[in-house]
Amino acid sequence: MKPLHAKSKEEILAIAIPLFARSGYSGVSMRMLAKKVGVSAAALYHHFPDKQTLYLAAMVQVFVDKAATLETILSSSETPEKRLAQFISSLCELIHQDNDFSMLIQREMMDGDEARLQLLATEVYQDLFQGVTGLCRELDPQHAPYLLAISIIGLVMYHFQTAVIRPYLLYSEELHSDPQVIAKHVTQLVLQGLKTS
Amino acid sequence: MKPLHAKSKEEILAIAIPLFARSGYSGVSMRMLAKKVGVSAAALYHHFPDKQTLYLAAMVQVFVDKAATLETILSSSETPEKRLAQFISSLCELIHQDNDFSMLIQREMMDGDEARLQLLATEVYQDLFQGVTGLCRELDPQHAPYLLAISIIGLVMYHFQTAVIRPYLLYSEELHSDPQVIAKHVTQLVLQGLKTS
DNA sequence: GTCTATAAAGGGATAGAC
DNA sequence: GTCTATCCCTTTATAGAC
Repeated sequence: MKPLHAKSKEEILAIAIPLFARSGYSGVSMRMLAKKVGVSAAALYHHFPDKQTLYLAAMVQVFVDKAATLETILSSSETPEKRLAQFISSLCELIHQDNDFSMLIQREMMDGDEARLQLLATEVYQDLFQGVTGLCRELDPQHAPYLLAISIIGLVMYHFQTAVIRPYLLYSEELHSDPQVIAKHVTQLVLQGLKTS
Repeated sequence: MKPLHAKSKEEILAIAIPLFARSGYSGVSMRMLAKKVGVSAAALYHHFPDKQTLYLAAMVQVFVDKAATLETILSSSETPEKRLAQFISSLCELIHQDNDFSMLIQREMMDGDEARLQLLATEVYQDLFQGVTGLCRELDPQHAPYLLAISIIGLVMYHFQTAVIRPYLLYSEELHSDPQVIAKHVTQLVLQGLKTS
């Protein structure tokens, strides 16, 4: 039996994820993480051989959870237009409730070395991205599905990533941070943008 | 007279900028920067009182250069549609030639504390962002200019930010990294997206 | 499985000579 | 304006007791 104070890997990762999302790999020390978890730094090394491995495990845990929800929507039997609207809406809601997801993807694209990018791309992003690309092809094969898929994901991500600076820019209104307002705006932009390709 | 080996602040910043863009604030040490510049770490402290000040100076130098070009385009006397196309095209070209610009903005939105975000928002981003918002209002006042401005900037940024991971995702083609291909795609998406608001 | 203690390296920053 | 040398702190990671 585990002692009462034993921290499972999952508990450690659950605390590590928001820290890495907010401060990045080099912004989170093993000491700081250990303190937040409530153990000594040495205890972390019992669960993970080094910091890199712990970080990668946190990354994978975040993505497998979120990706499953989104892929289900993409493969439903609705019309392409409805699937697009549902995908955008769900992505907005998901990021709004927990933006560690988008923060970590963003950080990884900026900080990841080639090996880690390749691992994450093939293990995590690829299925979801192919789902979106496939949907774009159904919506309008003329419209460069690959470019359009990036545009859709980017539109959603960017609205949430800029949330932190919007209070300091003029014209900021509460409304613009509402996930469903953003979803509606993005969906309309994309669907109208396709109409007369 | 300056000795021959004297490094000006500008020379130091020119070397610091790509380093901060690639590795972030905590990913660049004063020792490492000094080595790249070709001086000792102590010499850097002759030019800047501390690391924070050096970083902020690098940030400002990047933005004032780029912003000027873009603001000129926004205030030209062309039709709104043409100004939009030119703005998007120039932004794509500018980021393609030197993506430290978008990398640093992105990092700042993720890492910046409140004080630094406020400083950068009011001193650097605001004029440019108001320019884009104004253009959006001319294009179609019905369409939530504020949301649309974020969408336009985000669309462009995201296509370049994802360039690093695209080689590992399927269907990747050379074409999708061409700045003018991206510009055309984004411009069309936005202009068509407005047509039947 | 966790602890304390510590090694070994690297970080920001300063002192003082030239 | 730059150097070497150094202070002092934090970091990753390990050793060994419990």
